[in-house]
Amino acid sequence: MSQTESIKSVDTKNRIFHAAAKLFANYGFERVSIRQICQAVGVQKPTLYYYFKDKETLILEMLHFAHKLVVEYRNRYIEPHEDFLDKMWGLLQGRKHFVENNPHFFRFYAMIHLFSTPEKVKQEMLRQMLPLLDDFKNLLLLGKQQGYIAAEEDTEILMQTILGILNQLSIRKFVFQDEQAFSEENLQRVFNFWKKHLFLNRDK
Amino acid sequence: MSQTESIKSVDTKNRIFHAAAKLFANYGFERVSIRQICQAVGVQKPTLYYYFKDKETLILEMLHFAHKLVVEYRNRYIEPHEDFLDKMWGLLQGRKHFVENNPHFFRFYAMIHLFSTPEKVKQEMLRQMLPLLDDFKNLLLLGKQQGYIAAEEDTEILMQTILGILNQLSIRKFVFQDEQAFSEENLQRVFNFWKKHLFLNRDK
Amino acid sequence: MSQTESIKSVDTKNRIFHAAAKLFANYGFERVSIRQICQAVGVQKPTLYYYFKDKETLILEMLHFAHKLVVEYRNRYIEPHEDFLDKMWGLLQGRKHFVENNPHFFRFYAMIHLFSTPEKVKQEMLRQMLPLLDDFKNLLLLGKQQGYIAAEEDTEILMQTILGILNQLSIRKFVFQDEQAFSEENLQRVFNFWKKHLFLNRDK
Amino acid sequence: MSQTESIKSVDTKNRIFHAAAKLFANYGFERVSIRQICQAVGVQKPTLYYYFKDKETLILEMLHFAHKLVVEYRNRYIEPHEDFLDKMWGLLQGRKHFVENNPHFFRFYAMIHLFSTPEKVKQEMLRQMLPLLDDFKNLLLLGKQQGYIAAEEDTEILMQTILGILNQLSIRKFVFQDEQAFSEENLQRVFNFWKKHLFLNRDK
DNA sequence: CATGAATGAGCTTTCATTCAT
DNA sequence: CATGAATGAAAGCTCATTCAT
Repeated sequence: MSQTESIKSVDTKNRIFHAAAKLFANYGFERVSIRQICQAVGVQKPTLYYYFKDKETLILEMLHFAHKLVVEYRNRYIEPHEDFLDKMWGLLQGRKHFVENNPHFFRFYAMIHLFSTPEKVKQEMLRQMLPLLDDFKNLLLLGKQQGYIAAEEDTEILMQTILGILNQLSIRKFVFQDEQAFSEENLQRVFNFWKKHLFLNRDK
Repeated sequence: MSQTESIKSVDTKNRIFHAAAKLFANYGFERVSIRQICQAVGVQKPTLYYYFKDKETLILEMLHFAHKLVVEYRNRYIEPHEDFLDKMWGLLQGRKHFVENNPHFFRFYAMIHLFSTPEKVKQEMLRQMLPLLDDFKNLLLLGKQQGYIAAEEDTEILMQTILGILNQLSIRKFVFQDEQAFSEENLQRVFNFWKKHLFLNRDK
Repeated sequence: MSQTESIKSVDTKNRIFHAAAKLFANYGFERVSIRQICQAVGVQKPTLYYYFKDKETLILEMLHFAHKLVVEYRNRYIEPHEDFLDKMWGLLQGRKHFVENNPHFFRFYAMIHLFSTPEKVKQEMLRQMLPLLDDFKNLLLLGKQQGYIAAEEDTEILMQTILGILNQLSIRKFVFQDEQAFSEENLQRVFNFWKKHLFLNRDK
Repeated sequence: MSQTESIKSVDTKNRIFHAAAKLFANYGFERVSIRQICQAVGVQKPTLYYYFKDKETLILEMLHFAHKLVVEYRNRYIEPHEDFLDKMWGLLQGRKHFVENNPHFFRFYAMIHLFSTPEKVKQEMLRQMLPLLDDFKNLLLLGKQQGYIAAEEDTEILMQTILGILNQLSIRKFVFQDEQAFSEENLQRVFNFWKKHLFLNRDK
């Protein structure tokens, strides 16, 4: 009760937030009206505007939320490991769990990539992406230090290759509705492929 | 004059078509109104409705057009070659030229992937994609026959890897506005990476 | 039919125009909704927007129309006369007929004076008023030339006095609903007052 | 504390009151929302409703306040004088100080004249005005008794003339933003004009 | 005395679409 | 082949107002 935001408030705001995420992920921003969101939540329009200044603000808050999730998953699935290969396996696992536990926010995130109409949103998205890419570049440098990647390797292309397949898995899941895309078995196949084709075997 | 469609008619229809493609690619379907398209073309709304039954039909016709383009590019850049590696190089070149010569239709195509709201459009898109994927699988089989791909290779993952990087290049170009994404130099780097990591060297 | 604007179009536009003027005059801009105007005319909202870009444009067009009326009345009631006193009597008559024949536009005009919310409208109004005031100053100069006004007279205050009473009559009519405000008898009393107190008698 | 209204209460109410007056004067009733008023005061909406039953009540209370001010200024600037000319000079000075010290309430008052939509407000305004006009008529009768106005003078028109110029000065100030409208020098010119043209010189 | 949360009704404006010409 | 004129439905957003606390 001494909190600045009451329980009731947080609850309603959250309900709006998640309903909007789901709808946006399914139909895109423009096809989803404020009315629809309100109906899904069971509140009236002014209530939504009480919590979110306007539609753009709602989208921006969702973007921040999604970004926090991304960072969180990275910290949980990649960060803790010491070994580069473990980190790469964590990358696959992290994406799997992110996609499975937060399908709406993932689709929302993907959508925003290809065409987020409000310019503000687009710019905010880029501002979030660039550090993540840097992060990934550092990961590959670590791979070199640990001897999993040849010193002379073209890391730029290697990065695009790895990111590309991650996105491809997501497309399989969401566009082609292939539920096996992120199955443990499939991830293992991908990982084996990487170990065989992309990374060096240190063992010997 | 004996044609069903007069020259004038074809011209107006085309102008509408390309103006719409450009607008759709830039802003998404929902953000582009019939009014905007007409303004861009310099024609009144009923004229548009004379050529296209409704907005969905316009989108569907664009989808067919884009698909025809895709097939055309494949026939020009991949089909003619005998050697698997030449075909793969053609794949890169084809994507490059498609993307550079028809940026609107490419973006349109990419957009439709992630969420094309009208269900009809989505289904039509999938109907077009599946044969293309089959096509690609056959390409990889050819690679096996010609000895560029090991018999026991996991072609499924290999395919995802290759498609993934192609998409990644497109994202670099359109999302991150990186004009070097499809430069000859970069394509060469990708191709080298493929030859080194993904395909066998038959020479020996 | 060769006209750029069809009869039908002109008619609908005019009906909207006059209905809006009447409503604005009675309730003020803000209290009158587009809905109300449309209802009064018997058309749907998009029809109104077909003719007027937005509410502000509608108001601006009304302002221009009112101004044209003002000029027209001046040309009819003041301009033709040679003698200053005749012109002054024309001033009274002109105001009377303007107010009686176009009560809506007059009230609209008066309203806009005191607080026209849209800044654009306010500025446009001032742009229209200033030349009219200049015009009136020249009229008083003519009075001096013709010997109806003493050479040393304070014409500024004289002008304010005359304009003031004209407005006062309008307030009596519209605020206090006094139908006698512009009666011929009352105008004669005002005119007599002017001749006795404000203008010189040349006769002697 | 034994008062019905505590000090704090009076303060908040006053702050709301004056903020509202200022906003109303600048933008008109309809353009000013309860939300804006509350923001200007730094208070939440229910607080406003605690002090004022509704928007109309707020306006009515402002009307009463403005009226009390008017009476107060009359009592200070006109009433005390014995001589008619002194009273007339007081009239000018009173208007000047009222307008300069309470610009919001004056504009509010002027606005309400031309169209106060809520019928209740309009009627209340008329109820207040009529006694003031009577008052003014008595003032002119006094002028007759004291010999400043000819017995046969048309006092009705004289009254309209004087009120007219007072309003005209206000229009100069508020519509044309002429800060000289109520300068001492200008008031003196007006007063001289009156003495020369409207009132008799008793001296002889 | 004050507020956080909520609402029904309404706003201006735009949408895709159609009909008569 | 093209258009001027019109529309029903819906968009995003704001209004004055209230209730429980």
